[in-house]
Amino acid sequence: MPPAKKSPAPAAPARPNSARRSEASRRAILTAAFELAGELGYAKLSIEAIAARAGVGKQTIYRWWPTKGAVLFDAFLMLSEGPDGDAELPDTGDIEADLKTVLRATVEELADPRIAEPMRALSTEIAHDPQLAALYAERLDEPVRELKRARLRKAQQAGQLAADLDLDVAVDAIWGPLLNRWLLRTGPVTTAYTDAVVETALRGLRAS
Amino acid sequence: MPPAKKSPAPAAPARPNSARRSEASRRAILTAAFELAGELGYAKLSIEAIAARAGVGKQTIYRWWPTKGAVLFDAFLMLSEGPDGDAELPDTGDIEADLKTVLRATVEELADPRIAEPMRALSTEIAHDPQLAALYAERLDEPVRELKRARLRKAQQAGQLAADLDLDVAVDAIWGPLLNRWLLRTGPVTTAYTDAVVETALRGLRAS
Amino acid sequence: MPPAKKSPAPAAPARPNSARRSEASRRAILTAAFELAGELGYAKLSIEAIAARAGVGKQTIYRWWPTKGAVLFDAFLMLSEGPDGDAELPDTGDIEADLKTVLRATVEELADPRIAEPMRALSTEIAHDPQLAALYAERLDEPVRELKRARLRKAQQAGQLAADLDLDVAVDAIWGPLLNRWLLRTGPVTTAYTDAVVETALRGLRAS
Amino acid sequence: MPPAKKSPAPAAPARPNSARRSEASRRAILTAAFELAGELGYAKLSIEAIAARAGVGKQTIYRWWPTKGAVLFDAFLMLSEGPDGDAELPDTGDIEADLKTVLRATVEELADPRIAEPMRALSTEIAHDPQLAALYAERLDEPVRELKRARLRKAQQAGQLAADLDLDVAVDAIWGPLLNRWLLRTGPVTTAYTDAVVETALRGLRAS
DNA sequence: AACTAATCGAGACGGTACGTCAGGTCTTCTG
DNA sequence: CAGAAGACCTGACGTACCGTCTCGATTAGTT
Repeated sequence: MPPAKKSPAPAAPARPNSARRSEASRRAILTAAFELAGELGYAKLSIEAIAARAGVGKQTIYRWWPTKGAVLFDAFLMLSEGPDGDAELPDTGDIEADLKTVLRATVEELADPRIAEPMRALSTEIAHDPQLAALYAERLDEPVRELKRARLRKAQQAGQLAADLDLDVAVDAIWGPLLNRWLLRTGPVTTAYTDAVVETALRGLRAS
Repeated sequence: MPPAKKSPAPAAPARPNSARRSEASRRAILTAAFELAGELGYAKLSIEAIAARAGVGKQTIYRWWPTKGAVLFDAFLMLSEGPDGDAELPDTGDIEADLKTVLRATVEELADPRIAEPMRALSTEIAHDPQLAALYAERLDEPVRELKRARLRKAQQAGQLAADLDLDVAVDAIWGPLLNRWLLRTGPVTTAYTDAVVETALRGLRAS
Repeated sequence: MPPAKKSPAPAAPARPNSARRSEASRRAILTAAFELAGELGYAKLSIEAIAARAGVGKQTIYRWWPTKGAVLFDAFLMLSEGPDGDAELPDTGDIEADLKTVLRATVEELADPRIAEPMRALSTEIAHDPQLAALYAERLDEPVRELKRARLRKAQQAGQLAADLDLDVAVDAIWGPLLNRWLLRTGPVTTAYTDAVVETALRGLRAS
Repeated sequence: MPPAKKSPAPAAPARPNSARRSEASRRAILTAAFELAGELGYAKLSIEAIAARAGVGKQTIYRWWPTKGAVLFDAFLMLSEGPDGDAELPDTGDIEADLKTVLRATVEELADPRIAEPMRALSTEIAHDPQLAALYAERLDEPVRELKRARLRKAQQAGQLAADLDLDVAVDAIWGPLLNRWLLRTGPVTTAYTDAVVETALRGLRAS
């Protein structure tokens, strides 16, 4: 297996990224944006507040990001690039248990407003900005989705999942119900619920 | 004493609803709100614009609705109360075919910006306003969800679905993936996709 | 010719002046503008500062005045309409003494920054805005100029001034040197200077 | 004794003026400043615009001039040092005719926005900046004023003007009314007006 | 001829103010 | 007397410049 550990640079380019750009300001802005989204909620998240919290001129934000959503997006990107490396979903050999574990962790995250509120804010922006949505799909959703697919693929190869399963559909079958319930608040987001979702998705609705 | 003919159905009061209230203004406001959400998108949907389009003073909106989201909510409520009665989901006896039919219809609706944009707008407001979310869950989601449950229940009683199935989880398993994909734009919303979702949900992920 | 004593109302119209307009805000704005011009000087006179000092929204200023200069102009107008009535220049019968008296009073005013600074500010705006200049000429300069002409006319009728004198030119001959020296600071503005100006203007440069 | 041929005239140093300084940039800046003042008017005259027009970095301006007014001042200084040498006011022996000639030329200059607008801009800066005013008085006004005094002195010596005349007051009596009327736009600036001013100033206001 | 230090064009930075838009409250006038 | 009209204060928007501060790249004048 080739070494190729880590990828030399392309980690965070995305934007023109002039050599003159202040990395300190960039991090301060992204951190402030994430924090404020968590503290004030989406409604009161303003560029002015981000600039003030970050100790930065407004123009410095407008110079590098086209919209408030793009800032938030980069904030998530920055966080997601911290402790990743090549993380993997747990694999104990029991796909049902593993999926339950992962979803339970997600439920816990969503219970923390400091994480959930920024996620709601970003989700909202995505819902209304197709361009941002494309970026999101490519840079945030896809990497995570690949991890999910990978775990399912292993179960599939172990003969635990149907051989002809469309893994993208399978991922949606597991995570879609949870995310939809969480975002639209159509019901409580509990581990009992996610356990039921996993069981139901694996077994299918039909009478056996 | 007059028979009080007007409102036998407390379906839509919710708010004080003074006798003096102008029904014409109310309808104009709700119609304007829905149209503007469809035309301008969520970003440019302002109370001022709604008031202007409806030919109404701003105060008339603030008098009767607490937030922009509440207006939008009532606009959906008004629409949903038009041709409802006690509609039902189709029942040909083939639960898989029926679910595919229903989801295909949804896909079509979501392709129409005049419907999809207001829905995105409302979804956004719900995502950020728990109170509105509760209203939504009770007054808009629940009635529709009951129709869905009813259809699934019939299939269950016909022995097509598992006897111990949690129907709420089942509803989420069918509609959750679609709504999540649509709202977050993590992939194209097509009938091919919804067909696959229905098949997968019914059959389950496991190898048979 | 009927008495027509002065025009019944036009005290402060000038602008559309809706009936809804808040007189309190108007006065607060004009007062704040005048004071700030005196305290901070022209450079730091900003609409934002005026609004803040007046306890008023910026929009309330922009709603009623097109430019900063127009605010300043109205501030002067307000002041000039306070204690005027039909003031007159002093008339002791000695035109030279009277003119010296008047100019000495002007010198004193110009020595007070609270008066001189706003005047410099207004002068600047006038110098760069022909429209404002026209307003100034008509509503602020002309009334005062008429007082000056009136005094000179009396002296003329008393045979103290040349019968064929162009009174407008005469006014400029008296007040022009002073104002020019003051505004462009080409020399100290003292009563000795104004006395000399009056003497020279009356006597003429020529050898007798 | 060394030749020291370089600077016999300390006419224009004023500033440190390092040997390293780029003369090309200096001229480009002053020219751009003057042109922009004429084209855009005072309001839109910004250091950024000057730098852009001159093809120069902003710092190059800030390095050598303390304020925008100082740049404008030097621009005038540069122009005034071109075709001067030891110019003189015309002397035909007829002081009245000569003064009228000079003022008519001034009227013409003031009619050209490319000259008048920068002058208004500079005048404005002077009005609000005592330091700049002192420079102006010394380096731009005084040399011209000396020419004026010189012409009047000759007339005085020829017995045409009063022997005890204060020449500075006399200069103000001739030029003050014109400049004041021009800057504050209290009336049209015409040759008819300047002729009248000259006649009135020479003859005096008094009845003969 | 190589060094070196000031100056140059460029432009990012933290800020202030601009003039506009909308939010939500309050007041006035009209049907 | 409810409702349209809209003025009001507030606060955020996105832009223009401010004056300061790096960045390499010239470009003198030493060495």
